[in-house]
Amino acid sequence: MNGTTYLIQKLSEGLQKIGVHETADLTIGLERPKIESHGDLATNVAMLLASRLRRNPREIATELVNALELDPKLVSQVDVAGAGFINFKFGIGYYQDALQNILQRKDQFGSDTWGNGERVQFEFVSANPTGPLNIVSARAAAVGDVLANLFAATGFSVEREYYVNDAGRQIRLLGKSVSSRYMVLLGHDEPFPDEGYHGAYIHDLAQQFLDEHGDRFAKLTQDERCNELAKLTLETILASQKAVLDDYGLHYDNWFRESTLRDANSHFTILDTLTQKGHVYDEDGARWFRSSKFGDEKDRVLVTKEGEPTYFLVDIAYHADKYERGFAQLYDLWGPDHHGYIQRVKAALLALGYRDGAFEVNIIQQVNLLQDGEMVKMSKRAGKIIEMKELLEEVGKDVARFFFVARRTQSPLDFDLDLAKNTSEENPVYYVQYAHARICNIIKHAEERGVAFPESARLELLDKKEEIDLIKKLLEFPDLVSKAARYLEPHRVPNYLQELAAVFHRFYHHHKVVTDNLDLTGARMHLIHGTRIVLANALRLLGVSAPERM
RNA sequence: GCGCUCGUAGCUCAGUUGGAUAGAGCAACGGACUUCUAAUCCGUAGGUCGCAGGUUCGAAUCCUGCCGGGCGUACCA
Repeated sequence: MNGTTYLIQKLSEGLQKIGVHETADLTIGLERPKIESHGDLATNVAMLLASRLRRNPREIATELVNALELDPKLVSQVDVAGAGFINFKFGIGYYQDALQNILQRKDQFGSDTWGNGERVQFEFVSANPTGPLNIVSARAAAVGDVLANLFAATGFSVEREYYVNDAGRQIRLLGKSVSSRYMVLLGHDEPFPDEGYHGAYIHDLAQQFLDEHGDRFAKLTQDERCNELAKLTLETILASQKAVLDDYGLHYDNWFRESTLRDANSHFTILDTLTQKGHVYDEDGARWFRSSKFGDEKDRVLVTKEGEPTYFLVDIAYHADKYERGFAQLYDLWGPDHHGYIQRVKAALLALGYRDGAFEVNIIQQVNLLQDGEMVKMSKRAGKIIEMKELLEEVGKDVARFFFVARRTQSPLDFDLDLAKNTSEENPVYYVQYAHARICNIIKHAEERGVAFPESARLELLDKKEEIDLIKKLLEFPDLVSKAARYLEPHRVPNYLQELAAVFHRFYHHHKVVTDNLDLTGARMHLIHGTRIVLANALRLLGVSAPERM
């Protein structure tokens, strides 16, 4: 039994009895007071009623409390306090039931079904296949994966998608860049394109292709060579991106290629639709979308005066395609340099008649990489790039994921590489993992002493402050998961884990689990086993491992 | 100029979507290993929640205006 639902039901009955009828503008809210002495849950419903009934809130609260019929084993104390708060304190029976519930639900504890199987898609990272994934992609990858996990845990049917920009101008540039390097290696002089990709990896790829294919490409026309090399480069880079994400424990359900839209002429179909709806006009030789009619600050070009479809036009087709695939809700995670782009895509989807709000964009702020106390600027074009692969080699996936998710996505993140490298001490990841390992060790130690994990336990023996605090913290988990999902705030999970680990470590230092008192030992083993379950469930949401020993 | 975003302890950040007396971790200082792992724990100190108004029973949170930092403001992707 969930304490909040129980009390809301009882409060609702109580309101009926004192003659107050619930309306849409009156919701019974319960929250956990910051100050422990104020109880376990509090409601402000009397204060909300005060202005409506034109009565003193404390008076209403007192009347309501008198009308409540609560089970004294579950709720041990009810007070009217402050300006008119009603404070509730749970009884020991409540905690016994709750802990029992955690042990029964095991890895399902914290999961919910309110998403009702609704299909939701997360599209994230989607880096251009023109170079290795960088450290910003690593942040987006962690955040997106955890958000998807959170939605899955709250009952949604989630798909992870990666959009591969495998067509258009940039791919042509990529082909020309590699082709130039390749030809130079063979002693020919082929000029490097103006806005080409300068990274060292371009040179390395040219060398690799030379080793694998010899001078075969040199015999083609330049156009053919650029084309062939573009394809080969694209697939090679894509494969290495996949490999890095794989090491990160991130697996996409779908790799969607831009070329499938272009091959099917989907973007021109969309252009026709928009034109028929009267949202397109010609000016200065280009073809424009009247996005200012749909909340964008100005109109946008769909087809350039050279007749080239813009990235934007193809992107509209892409997002329309997602809707057509049957998703009820779309979430995109974009980089900070794209935030000016959100409104125009939303405008286009509105113009096409899709439901307002069904497409949301979450901006993942930049990562400032600090090295030797200085900020390293990252730019693919300039070739200075800190690769995600390097980061994983330095700090490992557990530390990287935890750190990236631990901050609000809309805040820029300073990543001190020097600090990250020597994370073996003072690291919150290890602090949390250590709590898990410690529990596993205690259970193992108990078994070595011949104390098997008991089927049932006298949980009423758990009445010490540190024990109750621990159970309370465990019980916060389901609500935490649903709020982290609902508000798209994955950083709540690492924060919660640190708090939970702290409460557990405190309990550990105050009380021994394995003692001569078999009943107490059994009860505490149930308690720490419940703790282990919640630690493991939360770590699983993060994609961070839960080691059994450290 | 316009748009988005951030501003909370020396540093890095939380703050349960408007609740009661502002919270952690680092860093500083002082303690705790004969113990189920000290990768831990206990304690001390640290604040004009950028500034000023407003909304109401009540504001770090919502509104307005300033100040300061970041990003964006392409017929690039």
